[in-house]
Amino acid sequence: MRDIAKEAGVSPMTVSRALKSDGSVNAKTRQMVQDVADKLGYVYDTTAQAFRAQRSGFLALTLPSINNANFATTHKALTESLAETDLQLLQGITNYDVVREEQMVRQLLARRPDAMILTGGTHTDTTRRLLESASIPVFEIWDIPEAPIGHVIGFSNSDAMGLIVDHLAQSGRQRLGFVGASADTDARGHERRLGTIKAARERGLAEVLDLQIGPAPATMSSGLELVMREIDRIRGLDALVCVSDPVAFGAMMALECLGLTIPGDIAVTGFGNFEISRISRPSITTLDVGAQEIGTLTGRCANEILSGISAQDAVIETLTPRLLVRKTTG
Amino acid sequence: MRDIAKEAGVSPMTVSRALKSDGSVNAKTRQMVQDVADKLGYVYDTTAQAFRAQRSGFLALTLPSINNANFATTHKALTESLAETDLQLLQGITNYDVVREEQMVRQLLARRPDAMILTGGTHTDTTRRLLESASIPVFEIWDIPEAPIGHVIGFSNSDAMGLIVDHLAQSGRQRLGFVGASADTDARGHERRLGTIKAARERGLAEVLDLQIGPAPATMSSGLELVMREIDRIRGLDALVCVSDPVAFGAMMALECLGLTIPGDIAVTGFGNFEISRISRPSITTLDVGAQEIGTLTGRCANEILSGISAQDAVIETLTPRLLVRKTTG
DNA sequence: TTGAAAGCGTTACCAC
DNA sequence: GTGGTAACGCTTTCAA
Repeated sequence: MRDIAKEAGVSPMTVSRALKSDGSVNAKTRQMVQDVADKLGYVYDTTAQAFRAQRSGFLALTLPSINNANFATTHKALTESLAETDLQLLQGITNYDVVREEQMVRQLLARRPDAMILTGGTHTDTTRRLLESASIPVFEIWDIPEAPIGHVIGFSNSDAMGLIVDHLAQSGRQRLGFVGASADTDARGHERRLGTIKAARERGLAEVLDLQIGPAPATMSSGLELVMREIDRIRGLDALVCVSDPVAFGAMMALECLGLTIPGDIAVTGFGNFEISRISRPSITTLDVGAQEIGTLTGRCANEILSGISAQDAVIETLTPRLLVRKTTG
Repeated sequence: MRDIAKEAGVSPMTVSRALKSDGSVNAKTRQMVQDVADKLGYVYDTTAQAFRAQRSGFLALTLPSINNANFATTHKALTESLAETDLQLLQGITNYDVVREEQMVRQLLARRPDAMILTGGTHTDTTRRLLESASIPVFEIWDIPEAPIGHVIGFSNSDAMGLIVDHLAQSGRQRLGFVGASADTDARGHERRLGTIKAARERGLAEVLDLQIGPAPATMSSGLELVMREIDRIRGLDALVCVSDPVAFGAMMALECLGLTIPGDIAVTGFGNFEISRISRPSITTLDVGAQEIGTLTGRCANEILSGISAQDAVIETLTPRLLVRKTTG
């Protein structure tokens, strides 16, 4: 800025104001300063700005995985809803691990973000303490935590499964199996498992067969391998409820390979409305949970709170998943 | 730090050194300072550190899309190879758009990253200028640019297609079609198109039918819709070369839906070794380009250069894609 | 509308 | 081993 000021024959202060479109600076002066800045290839130093203003402009975000179309959609929507603001996403990947999440939160907080967005509502005690003492707005998304830290924008993973079980029961399915990652590695997936078991009980179906595919993430391969391994127990079922669409697709490939027809011999359901569920043949009955809406709402909400437009009151947005009936359930 | 110094009865300088494990500070003093810091709930300010040291600890990364298993793999490998360092990824999504890339580069540079990693080798002039004047190491990955800015870790998208065309020619295929996004929205995809056309010519096959699916990203849906729309021209082909595995899968679903058998009536190939290519039935012949290796190498290389272990000399790593022959090509 | 001064939290450098 | 001083690039505050 000093250089620009010298070149333009004004004070550094005027340069600062000109580049900020401060209003209190002559239009001609501003244009001149702009031109000089461009000529010198000046790039504004956010580091200094963050330091001075004690405001980094960072929105910290933790995601379990980046290689997941659902989280990617939320990420994208979040980025887009932030495009017109001066907020920038700073993200950490937790690999579905609360200890790793704690490390990421620590690392992210060191950058002094203006707010923190956590995917999921399950955290270590230390994580909660760290966030508390950071005194910044905290958002938990993709979940409805029992003890929210701050704001919540999500849906009940457990209740959502009621929609699926209802639909299966109505189409005459009686003996359900649930396919998902091991309980301790995927809190949201485990909620779905519990929700399925609960709903099946309430509707008087047979006890749900619990089929665990090992640690998260649950992938197409893990769905496929599980079916190959557990085919004997699976033959006794008439519906396979999967924790996500990729798992459902993998399971379906294995079932067909083993000679079972879908939905004739067995129904299959997914979760998340991934592209594969619409494109595959047969297309997969699934749940759209509004991954995009979560991102958009969170971005808007964070921006409003940080810019003082809306109050700090804890926002609790509960979204309602939508059942998409397709070919795998007849 | 001032507060800690006062409380501990030492100078701020000693506090700084004690917290840094500087070596030049008495072990007892350090312990005492540590205790006081913990008691006061002190959190180190990376913002100030970055400002003072003119070294942010950020590694800036641009990606065309986050919702792409290939780029996600590179991202993950990069993150992991950085885990033991004090470098942190800061990323921007370009949506396959060089103008958007320019905006992202500007935004990222404002954070004063220690190095910049660009996916792809096609940029606006302004982007090149910005990077030049930033005087930080620049990496271009996933491509072999004609005029590299700095370091390169990638492969020739054009040459890679030679492997596919060779394989198709050897299996007796003569009339190829190429399915990809429009030329101006996906530089890497366009390289693949040109590579296919060139290889087909060299091997004396019929002229390649160019089938464009609109702007990137190329998805399962776009592959499916293209086949539905262009089925009349496609019936004259005996192989469909697709710009990526998801496109190939979408195309395959449409072809089967229209009564064509794969690979009997027509062969289909993908690109990228996405999970779907291994799991789908029939499994898809594809190319593994070492997405993970690109990430690992880039992370290691960046860390070595930034920590002064290796020289600044421009690194050019050319990886060799690997052909994976599966069921869609007979 | 513009300018001068002070300071944000940290550390490099130089004294002791 | 420890302390003092200055400086990083910017903006808030006050004065002109």
